[in-house]
Amino acid sequence: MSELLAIRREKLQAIRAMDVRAYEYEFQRTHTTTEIIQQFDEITEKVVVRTAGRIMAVRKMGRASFCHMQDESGRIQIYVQENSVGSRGYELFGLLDIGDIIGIVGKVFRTRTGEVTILVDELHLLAKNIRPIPIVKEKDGQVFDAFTDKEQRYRQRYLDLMVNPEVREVFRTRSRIIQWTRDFLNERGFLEVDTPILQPIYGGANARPFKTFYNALERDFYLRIAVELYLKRLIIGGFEKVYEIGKNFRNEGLDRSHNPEFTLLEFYQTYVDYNYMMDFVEQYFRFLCAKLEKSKLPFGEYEIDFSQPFPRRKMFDLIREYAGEDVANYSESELKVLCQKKGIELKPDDNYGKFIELLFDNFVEPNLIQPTFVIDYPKAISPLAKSKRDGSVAIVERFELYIAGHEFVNAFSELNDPIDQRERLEQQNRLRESGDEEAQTMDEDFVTAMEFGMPPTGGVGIGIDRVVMLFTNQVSIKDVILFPQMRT
RNA sequence: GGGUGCAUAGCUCAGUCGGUAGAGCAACGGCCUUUUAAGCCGUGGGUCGCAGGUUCGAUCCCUGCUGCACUCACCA
Repeated sequence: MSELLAIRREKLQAIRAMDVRAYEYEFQRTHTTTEIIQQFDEITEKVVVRTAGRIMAVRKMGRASFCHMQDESGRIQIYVQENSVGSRGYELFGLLDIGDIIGIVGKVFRTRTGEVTILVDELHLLAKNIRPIPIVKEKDGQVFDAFTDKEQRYRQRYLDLMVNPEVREVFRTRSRIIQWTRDFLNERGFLEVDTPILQPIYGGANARPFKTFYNALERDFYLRIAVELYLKRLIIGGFEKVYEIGKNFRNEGLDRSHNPEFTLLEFYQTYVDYNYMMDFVEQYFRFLCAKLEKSKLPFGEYEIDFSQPFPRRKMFDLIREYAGEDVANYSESELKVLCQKKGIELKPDDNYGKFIELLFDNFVEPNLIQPTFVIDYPKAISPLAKSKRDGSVAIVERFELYIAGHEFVNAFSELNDPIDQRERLEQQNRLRESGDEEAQTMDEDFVTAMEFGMPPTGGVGIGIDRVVMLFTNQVSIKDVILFPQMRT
């Protein structure tokens, strides 16, 4: 390695000895590499093109050489001939390496085998590479010696992006999905807002937070785990459709569907309920499908079909179907016995809501492959959702959308009764005090805000990273986050 | 946090039933002005993840650690 580095530094010195600037200030381009290929018929042999990029492959043949250079749009072959660039130009070329950034001036032709190629008249070094990049070769679509080491790809994402074009494509799609999401909401009259990431009290979800110390205020602050309570304050303030897309932070383990900082979309609309929001969410997924011109998506071992209406299934019905037990009227202790009978591992402080969740996660969730709305959750695990309007005391109007066995969306008819809300958060507080680290906290200001009057509201949260995974067919969240969390 | 597996050259990988390692590509030197995984000839390159232990001797066996992958737990 040190030998390889030393050789490149020697070349850098040799380049400087030629009085050539190794790190240029600017270069005017007329075309990207892809534009040259697309416009070949109009510009061939006539137009002088100027383009820039990174040298990705070199084939030297004495006094002439072929290279491939790559820019963001793609890559193109260039032909560097001593006759064209001159002896000094070719001497400089001899000191270049794969990985160097160059700008070239020349005219376009086709080689014998038909590849669009630039005959280089001027060669400009724009940035000298002094550390070798991974070499990936390719023939007839087959890739050789691909740069595949996951650890290196994530830790040095720039190399991954440099040499793995399909990775660039995933992140372009990610960007477009987020843009389309904004379009979808903006077109429907939603207002995008920013709410605090550093919060004195965290809330809006059941999760452990990251804690930090705010020196000036001399107290602990938390990185947000959700934006829910702030967006509801805005609803109370009079905005009728709001949304936020941003990072949330949950102090939990890493695995292929969890990164501690992740991108969450939440949106809230007044005067609608969870039924409206189910339609809305279904439209949203169809909207993304339309943008990507797909109605069926390959995802891991499955093919997900968005063309059919998403079934809406009651949670207890699904548990009855897949676990073979009607638990709708079970008491906490009956549920505990059932879980034990089913071989589910329990923790000492698990309670009614937890038992239901465990049954659902173990028996139902893996079976929900095609998009399915699970509706009507236990109140015990939904402290921010409104009770079911039919009078069921233990059920709330909540849905989650499951696809490929994973939760993608969580939504409620939002609780807007301040007295009920206070009781629910007090109940959460009691759970916390008895050891449930993920129970929610009492947020006095939030409840106070609700006391001023909150309109009926439908609210939705969507894990954007997972949506990107789905639409790019990536089974690991690390493959849709540019710089995933790694152990240091 | 638990379990399983992996860690060898810049990249992708062999290999040593324990005797300090090899290929292709990349690099370096030579030939070559339409090649394209360019080709041909030659050369160099590794504290075999880290730290201990066993042994005459460890990259290989054992223990611990670190990182990654898969998986369970937890969550989105």
